[in-house]
Amino acid sequence: MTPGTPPPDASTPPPEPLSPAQVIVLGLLRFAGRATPYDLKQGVAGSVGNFWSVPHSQLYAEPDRLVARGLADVEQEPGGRRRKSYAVTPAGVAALDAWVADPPVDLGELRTPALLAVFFGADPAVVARTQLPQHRAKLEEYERLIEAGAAAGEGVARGPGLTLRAGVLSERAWIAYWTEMLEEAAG
Amino acid sequence: MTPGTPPPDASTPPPEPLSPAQVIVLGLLRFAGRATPYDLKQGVAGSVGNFWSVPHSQLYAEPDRLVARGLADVEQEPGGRRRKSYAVTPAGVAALDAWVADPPVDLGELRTPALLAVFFGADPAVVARTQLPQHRAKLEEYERLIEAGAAAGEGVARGPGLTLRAGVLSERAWIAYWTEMLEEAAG
DNA sequence: TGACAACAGTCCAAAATGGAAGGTACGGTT
DNA sequence: AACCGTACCTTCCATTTTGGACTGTTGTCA
Repeated sequence: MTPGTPPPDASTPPPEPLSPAQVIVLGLLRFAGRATPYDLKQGVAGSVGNFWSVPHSQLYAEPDRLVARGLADVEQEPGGRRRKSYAVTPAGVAALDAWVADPPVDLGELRTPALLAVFFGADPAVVARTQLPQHRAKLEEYERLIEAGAAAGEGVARGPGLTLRAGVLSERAWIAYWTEMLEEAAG
Repeated sequence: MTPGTPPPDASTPPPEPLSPAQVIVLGLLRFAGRATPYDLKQGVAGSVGNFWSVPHSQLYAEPDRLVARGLADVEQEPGGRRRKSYAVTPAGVAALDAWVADPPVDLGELRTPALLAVFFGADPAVVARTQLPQHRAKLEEYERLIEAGAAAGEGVARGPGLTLRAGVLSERAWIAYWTEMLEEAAG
């Protein structure tokens, strides 16, 4: 064993890495300070959900798992609906920062049924005609959001705006692709 | 009720739509004529897996589900490893063609951890430096595959080659994005 | 004859998924 | 004040999906 290599085990078992869903919950909680699962649902819908959606049932389950790991804490409304709200603990902040500083390498996948259809013999022009308007609408939506963000100006986190840019570039790529497919003769 | 509208139910319960994994298995079986789950695993790895991966355990489970639905049939090797191999039935061909002709509308998601990291505050330039080489490598790989396909020429299915083009455009978009992020000042 | 790598398949615990169903608060009627 | 409808909010659950650990098989080379 080379010097500098840590001993092949020790006291602490390697802490389970955070799952993407946990990162999303932790990150949204940090933005919000304190939030209920329902708040998280709203939060996901308008922002990170554009590129990584999480079913609502998971937004109810995940916070409790984070509490169990000491990364968040709960608080129960005394009256009314007795809603539970969550906030990130210092350990949670540390875990989130560590993940964010060194995310798993994974380029992602295109994973769209339209592409599967083309792969297995669909007429590309036909598929293109339904895909194009959708992608154009998405692109416009992202561009509007970017403008709105620019107007809002300082004081807000920069991350969300930067990912919007990825959305724009990706939608443009799709539009270019399906436009090409329009030219392809039928199979 | 307007004429031409079918009665609001009848004998046949609505056939469960195919899942993407089932489409992949059916489609690959059709390309191959007859294949074992292991063959499918190899097949996925080199082609459709680039944009829609399927864990190998599913490639063992899914064919049997297709058999149960009458969309494929099994055959057992008489000796040796007694491998099971599958082939698409006429009903399977019909189901696949129907799906391919009218895939669910779903634009897909970017779903990459790197983007999540940026969203939640990572220094975009730092993330970019690990993402860029990976995407460049992927792009080169796709371009090589396209050249190889062009050399192979006629006689092969057109679908796979067309999806490769989507891969190229997508990788270029990523490269453009992360190159922009390199410019962004640190958080 | 054994060792080893590549091949092939099974199994399972732990999640994700998505929808159905169930409660609660609230504003406005009558 | 009783009622209603709607929006809000939460739980539950059956079904898949997931990835990895584990087992066994075949063929090859020393």
